[in-house]
Amino acid sequence: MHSLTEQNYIQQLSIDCVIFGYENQQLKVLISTLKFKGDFQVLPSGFIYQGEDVDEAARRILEDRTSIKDTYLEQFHVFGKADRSNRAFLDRLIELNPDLVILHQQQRQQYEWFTRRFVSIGYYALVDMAKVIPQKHEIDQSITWYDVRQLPILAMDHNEIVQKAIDTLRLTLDQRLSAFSLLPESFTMKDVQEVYEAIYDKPFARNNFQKKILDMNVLERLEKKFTGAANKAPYLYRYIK
Amino acid sequence: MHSLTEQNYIQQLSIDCVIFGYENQQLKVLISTLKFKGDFQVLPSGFIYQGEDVDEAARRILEDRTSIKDTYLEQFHVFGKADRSNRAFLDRLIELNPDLVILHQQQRQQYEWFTRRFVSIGYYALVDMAKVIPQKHEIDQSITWYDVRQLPILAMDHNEIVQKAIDTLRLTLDQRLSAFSLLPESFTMKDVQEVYEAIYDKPFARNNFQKKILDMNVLERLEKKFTGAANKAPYLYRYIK
DNA sequence: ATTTATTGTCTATTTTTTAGACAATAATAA
DNA sequence: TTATTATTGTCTAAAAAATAGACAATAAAT
Repeated sequence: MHSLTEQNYIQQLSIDCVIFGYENQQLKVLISTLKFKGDFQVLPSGFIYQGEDVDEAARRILEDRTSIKDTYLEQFHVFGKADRSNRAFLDRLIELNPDLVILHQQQRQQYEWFTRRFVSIGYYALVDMAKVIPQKHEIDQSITWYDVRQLPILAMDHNEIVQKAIDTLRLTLDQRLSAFSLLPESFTMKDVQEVYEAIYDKPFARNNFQKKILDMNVLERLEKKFTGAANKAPYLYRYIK
Repeated sequence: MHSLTEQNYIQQLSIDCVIFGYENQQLKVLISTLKFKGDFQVLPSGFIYQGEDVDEAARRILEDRTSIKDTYLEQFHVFGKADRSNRAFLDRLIELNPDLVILHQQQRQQYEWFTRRFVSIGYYALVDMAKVIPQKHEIDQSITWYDVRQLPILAMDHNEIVQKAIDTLRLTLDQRLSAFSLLPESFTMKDVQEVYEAIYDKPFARNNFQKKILDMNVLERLEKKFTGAANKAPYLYRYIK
């Protein structure tokens, strides 16, 4: 990794990613926990290289954490308050981790660079959790999936950012047909319904839900899925286009 | 105005404003024409001061050009391609205006600053054109309202930006109840319908349109408007809340 | 008083959404 | 082999919403 103080990044502009997954009827968000004393938890974030599209940068950050290349990813809001800064967060981190005392000139510069006011572009991604390969050798942070209803307190305004991402997801889900990105290649109609129920945190009527989804004309019906349960086997479906 | 090369602005981050107005059944956009040889037309743009919210900056830019303080203003998209730069635009401008030869050190620096890659945050505003007071002493640019269907070719990706703003406006108009911001304090139902027709570029059925708007429960009915026409006088309405 | 153009609103029709019902079926139990 | 059970897929009925058609009210001109 290059030095942050070099001019390879756009200054004072960052990307925060709200990476959604789905498991056990729960909508999840990927959270980074910093490996320092104190519970410092943040959204996966990063900066934009000079020669890089902002969208590319978001995709790179997503791939860095999940190994996933092609999935639903979309910009949803810019967080631009004048007091948006890592300073309070980093000062607290240094306070709880005295071994991190800043001595060297370069560390001082990094600290200054990192604690300036930042404008952040929020992106949200929808991924198939089963395809996520957490990076093995993350030095300073580890990642965990949290149920969106039980998020920990995150650094800075990251809880707000997640909330805004959920709001946007709910408003655009049907238009963008993005729910299927949370599921594996093939799935049952019940799976789709449970994804919707997790996202909107409310139940849907099965008969009408099935009609609505089929009327979208984006699902191909595959073979039946025999689960061993003592009842009619559901069909599997696949998202097309 | 401070020097651009000073650190008072966030570097490589700009705001482009799509300022919508409405007149004569036409949806209009405010365009700046630079006072140089060659037709250089751009969206009203600006930068963000270090101590300023991004939203504040957008509002400042809007007020600078229109004198309007309180009106509908909303962020809608970030334009972040790696090749987004004023360089081609500025080179062409210098080419056509040889008197602008860059000699001084400071001019050189300004040129470098201004022609770097920029990430731009798009905002759109909806204003009552009658309330707009164009700035009298604009040195290097003048503003004009254009029908959105007859926009000139704008610099950089500004035509794309306008299109994206229109798309967003159409998608969110009913939710945000923002159409009324294009009209004066009081207006007839016909005015509202014509605003909608200008925005969506399609006709609406009068009877059902009136019902839909009244069902929003955001209009107060005022006295009648006697136009002198030989027919029933329409009621005036006022947007509340 | 009659005519004209437009407005406000009502009702009928069509379409869409929601609710209710039931046959099909995969395994299990009798 | 034949009920039983739980769930799925789909149909129809009912309710709600959107669209289309109709008409009385009315402000000014004839």
